[in-house]
Amino acid sequence: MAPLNEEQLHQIRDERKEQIKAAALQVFARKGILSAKMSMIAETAGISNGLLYHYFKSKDELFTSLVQEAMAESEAALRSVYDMPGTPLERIRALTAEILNEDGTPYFMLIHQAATSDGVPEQVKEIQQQYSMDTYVDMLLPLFEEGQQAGELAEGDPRELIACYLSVLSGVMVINSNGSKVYQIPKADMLMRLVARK
Amino acid sequence: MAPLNEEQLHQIRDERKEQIKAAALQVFARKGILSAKMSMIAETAGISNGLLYHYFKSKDELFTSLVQEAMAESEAALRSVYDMPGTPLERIRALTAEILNEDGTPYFMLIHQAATSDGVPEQVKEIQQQYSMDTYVDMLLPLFEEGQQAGELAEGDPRELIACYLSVLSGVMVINSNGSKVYQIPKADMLMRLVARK
Amino acid sequence: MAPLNEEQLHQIRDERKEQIKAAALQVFARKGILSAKMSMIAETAGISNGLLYHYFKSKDELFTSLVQEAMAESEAALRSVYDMPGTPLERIRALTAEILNEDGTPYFMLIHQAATSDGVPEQVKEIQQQYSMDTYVDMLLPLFEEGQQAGELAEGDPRELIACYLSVLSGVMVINSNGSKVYQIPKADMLMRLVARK
Amino acid sequence: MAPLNEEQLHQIRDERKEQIKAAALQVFARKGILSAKMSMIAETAGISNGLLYHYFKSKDELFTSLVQEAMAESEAALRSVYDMPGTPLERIRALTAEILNEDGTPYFMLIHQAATSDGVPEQVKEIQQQYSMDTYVDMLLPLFEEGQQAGELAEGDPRELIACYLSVLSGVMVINSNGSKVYQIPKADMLMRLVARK
DNA sequence: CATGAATGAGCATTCATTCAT
DNA sequence: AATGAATGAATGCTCATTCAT
Repeated sequence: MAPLNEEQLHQIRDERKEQIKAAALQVFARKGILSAKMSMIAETAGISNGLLYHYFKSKDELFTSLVQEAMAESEAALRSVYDMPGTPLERIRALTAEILNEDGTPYFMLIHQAATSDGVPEQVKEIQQQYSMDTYVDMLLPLFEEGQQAGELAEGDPRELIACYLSVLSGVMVINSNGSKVYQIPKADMLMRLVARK
Repeated sequence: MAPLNEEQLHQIRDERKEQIKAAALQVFARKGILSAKMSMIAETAGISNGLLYHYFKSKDELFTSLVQEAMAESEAALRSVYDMPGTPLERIRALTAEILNEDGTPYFMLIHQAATSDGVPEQVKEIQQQYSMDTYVDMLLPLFEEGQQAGELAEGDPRELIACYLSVLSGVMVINSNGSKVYQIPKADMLMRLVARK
Repeated sequence: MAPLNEEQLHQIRDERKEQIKAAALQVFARKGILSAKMSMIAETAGISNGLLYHYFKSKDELFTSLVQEAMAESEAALRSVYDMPGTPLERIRALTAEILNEDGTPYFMLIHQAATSDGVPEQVKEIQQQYSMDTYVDMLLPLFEEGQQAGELAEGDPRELIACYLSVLSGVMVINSNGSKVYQIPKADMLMRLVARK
Repeated sequence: MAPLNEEQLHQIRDERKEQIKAAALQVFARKGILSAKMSMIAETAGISNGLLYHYFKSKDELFTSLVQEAMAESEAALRSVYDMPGTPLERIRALTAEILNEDGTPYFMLIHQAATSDGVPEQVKEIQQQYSMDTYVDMLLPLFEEGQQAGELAEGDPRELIACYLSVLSGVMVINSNGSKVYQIPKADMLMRLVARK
């Protein structure tokens, strides 16, 4: 009966969803949820306004689903540090460089938008409590402790050190995410001075 | 009642303007130009909606005038480093601490909003070209060169060092400006590691 | 596998049409033409959205065709009073009870919707002029006159009596059609007081 | 300071609110909450779309406030029967005639719309539980009991009699409210047969 | 100078209808 | 015949701006 088999339909749906998500990520990251216009997302995705609503019930749902993905993605990025070779400092440098270069910039920016803009859906606020800064700090704690014991990293409260490192990294990502050429993105080596033993 | 003379009228006008600017700075810095509502600014200033338009022709003009002020203000803040006592490194630390603590945060945030948000008036974009990052780099160049010669500051291209320092500082200001408790504001001492000689 | 012959196809087509009409009647009667959504009708009929348009050119056409059927149906219902046994009053009571109980309620409701809602197609308005209240009055006139002559029915202008009886009956159908439990449906015996001789 | 004194402003606000309510009552009563368009209400009231929202936060709030008023109004109308002269039957006839003639028709229709349409705000549903049919039955109970004791009214459960009377009355109001000339509004005397002793 | 009522353009969302498969 | 993806026009609501007082 069905003119397209299930598999084909499923594939179309998935492709469209990804296409929309990619467009929405771009727009949301740059503009925040309030300034981002659904029409802009539709245009970026190359589809009609109405079709957005076949795939996502609302702007809020679309935003929320992206934030969830971004959170998971950023967690995975940090976690990947444990699969890298080298000493703790080398691995932190590699992680830093990866984050700075990576095309994951929009994800960082989205998370920032979600944390600081108005008009953020309730559900996103709940997600944010799950993925607080502490979560990320905990994740990096073993690595930093190892680095301190090896004498590679600066001394002091490791949690504070990590929180500071992450804040600076986030800040750098954020101010560079809009493509404004006002700021200059620091090199990973320079940021290492923040955490390396003098 | 006795009619007010011109001078008195002028003074009232100036006071009102400052009152409005203070309110607008607060609101713009927190929300960005698009999310900030004129009604919110009026309410914060304790005046009526309509009165805003006696003093500023439009939202854009109000925003632009604030950005101009913020630019001048931030320039003055940087310039003040030359009036401070101590070695270059000590003076940079003092400047950093001042910026991080100071209530000038809204000005920084405004500049960031102006640099990265949508809906920014053309005139603001022109101002931004005047006050590019280079302007600030030039301003701090003598101090950093002195610090490098004294062996207090890290070696390498001083312009790059300054640009990196300013970017990190801006990033930290930005992510903390919305009062979101997600991030942790680093202490000045920690940021000094970025620029101090190891 | 064997291709269906024309007759079979025709039969399938007719069955589908009936299926759709049944679903549409339900939805239109409950919601009115504007609130009824084509998607709701499709879902109720258990078919896809698009298939509706193979059988009915538009929402308006579907609605119109239903109204036509409802008109004919209600006319037949009234006409059936002449096939009933008993005195005029007994027959009117039987007719009343039948209408109140019958599942023909949706048809009545549809006629009401057509008569009173917005967004009703032009063609429906034309049909309504054919089947005005007068049509129904004419239809019942012989029966009521017989009842008056037999001394069973209230005296006075029989046309007015019938019109009043039909209006009350319609009103009762309408307020009870949405399943709202706010109103109470009167029993046939009670309504008989309207027309019976005291 | 204020260019218009409080009283004048208050008066303007009140007039506008009444103007809007009158327009909205007309439109809501005729179309129901979903089909009624805010633009239609604005046009009927002779004001701009936006101004509606100075006076009522939303379509729902406007609708709700009207329903509340309608409920109170209808209650008062029924209650007024106790201030009338004459025997119970005479008073019921007077009440009936008043309701049928009165321009309160839109109020009845609005209550009907609220009871039977889709898209009715939650708050309205709560109000409806306060003002159920039972409320009205209770209100008329003493009068009907008195009428039954005086032998003027039909015998039987007085609550059922009242509920039936109110349902018929409501039905008649509803089918006549749209100005469709299909139905004929019965005279009060005819409706009295429903409740009068034979 | 000061107020707040009034306007209208802009955006999120819904839904009848079309069309490729 | 049948599906459901795709379109776009219509509508509720917000907000910068104007204007009568």
